[in-house]
Amino acid sequence: MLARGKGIAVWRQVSEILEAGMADGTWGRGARLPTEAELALRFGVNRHTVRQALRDLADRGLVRAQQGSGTFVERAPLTYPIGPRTRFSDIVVAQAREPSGLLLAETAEPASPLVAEALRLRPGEPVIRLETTRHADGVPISWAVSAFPAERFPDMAAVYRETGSFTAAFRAAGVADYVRAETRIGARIADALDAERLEIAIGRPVIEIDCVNSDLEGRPIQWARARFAGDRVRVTVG
Amino acid sequence: MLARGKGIAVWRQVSEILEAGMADGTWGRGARLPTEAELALRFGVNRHTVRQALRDLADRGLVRAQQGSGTFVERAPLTYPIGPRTRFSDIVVAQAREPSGLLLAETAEPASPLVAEALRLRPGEPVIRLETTRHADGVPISWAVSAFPAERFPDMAAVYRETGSFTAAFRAAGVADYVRAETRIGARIADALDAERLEIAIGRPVIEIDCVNSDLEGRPIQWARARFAGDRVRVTVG
DNA sequence: TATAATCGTCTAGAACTATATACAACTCAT
DNA sequence: ATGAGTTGTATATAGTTCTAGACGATTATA
Repeated sequence: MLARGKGIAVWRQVSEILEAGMADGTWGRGARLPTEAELALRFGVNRHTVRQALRDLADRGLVRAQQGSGTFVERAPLTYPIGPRTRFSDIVVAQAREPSGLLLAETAEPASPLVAEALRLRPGEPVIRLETTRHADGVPISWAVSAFPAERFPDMAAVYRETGSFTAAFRAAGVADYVRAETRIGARIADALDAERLEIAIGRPVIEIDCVNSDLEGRPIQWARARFAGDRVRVTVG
Repeated sequence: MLARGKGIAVWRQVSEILEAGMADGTWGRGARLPTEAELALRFGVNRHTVRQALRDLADRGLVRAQQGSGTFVERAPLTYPIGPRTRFSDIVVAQAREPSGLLLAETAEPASPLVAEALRLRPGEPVIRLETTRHADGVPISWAVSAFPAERFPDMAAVYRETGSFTAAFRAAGVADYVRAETRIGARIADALDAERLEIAIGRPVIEIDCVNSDLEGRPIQWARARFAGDRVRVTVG
């Protein structure tokens, strides 16, 4: 059950198993985990080791221990459904968590062949490029690079800087609604940049999602490549 | 770059970073890795720690060290492209590796609502259910549960037992070609069953892929849920 | 052949992880 | 109020990991 000698501390493995139990619904928000003594017996480890694992979970805000009472689930990993209208803030709020984000970088630059194709532009046409991160309750969930046709959305960066919302920025540019035209999902291993932006260890699993959003006339308005912390998110399709 | 105090040994992190470098093409098969001294300098660790990482890679068959010469890539993680025709054996052979697999279990049983829907059957209609694992060069890559309409493929288990190939089994049942009708990709954490079948530690990343294959008339012929060892596979879409 | 480069092995000490035992402090049920 | 259950803290020991330094063995190059 627990691997030893493989370079992953036993406490870490216990911590991850418990976290998986929260993600798969075994223990929902507010649920009481088994006692330390019980977990120690189950995992066949010393109670101190279990405490270390629980401490890790507590440090990450996933559980809260109450002396004499037990350890309770504060929040489970985020379920991130991909559908026609995928709106980060709505998803996070719907799970009683507070969304926030950061604009890391903004440039106006010529579209690369990949971006040009996705946005149905000629390579070299100007696009607005934004790098952003997304948090739930202050915990990094994803970071992304997005590209927008510069001609149609010249103020994208300014509005996003102000509002922190793509939906708001699109609305300000006259796009009242938009839908997901295309999604590609892959599994990656966190590199140094992921590690920094998502506050995870290099080598941890990362879900990479490439997508194109279109307005209701079918014109592409956004290409994005997002990388999610695989330990913090469960992606569902449909 | 390297996280300390997070329960993942430094050597393990170095090992995983090097493995990622092999996966993303930085070092292809046969390529010579940087020297131990160089890697120690780069990672800011003791050479002994680097040696531990390389030892791990060698133990897993990914590299081969030659004294006085260097350390060379034996093989990189498997790149697993998902497309209209996704055939495990072809993918593995194309990467100069030897595919193999095991039939773990076979039953004829009534279709669950999920399977029935995917195969356009009524719940309770009989399906052939197979549990299989897939290996490359003897290393477990994935395990899967598949379901087939029993009426159309009554001999699926027997033929698969003989040939170890779904493609061959379909052909024997008169389906000369089939395509991927639907794919759902998620990231999971390895549970006890994954750990056993994939020979990985519980808690390691697992890529879960639910799919439906159809014949060329669009009739669903197979539902499958596969779980890939995230450390051994890179999934690409398209 | 000699030299430089590189992996392999060895010894030693410090830091981290895991186990064991015990007691304190708090919560909850009776 | 009392007792049982549970988390919190402390001390000690053993095992593992990481660092450091040195030398041996093999390979590659001039």
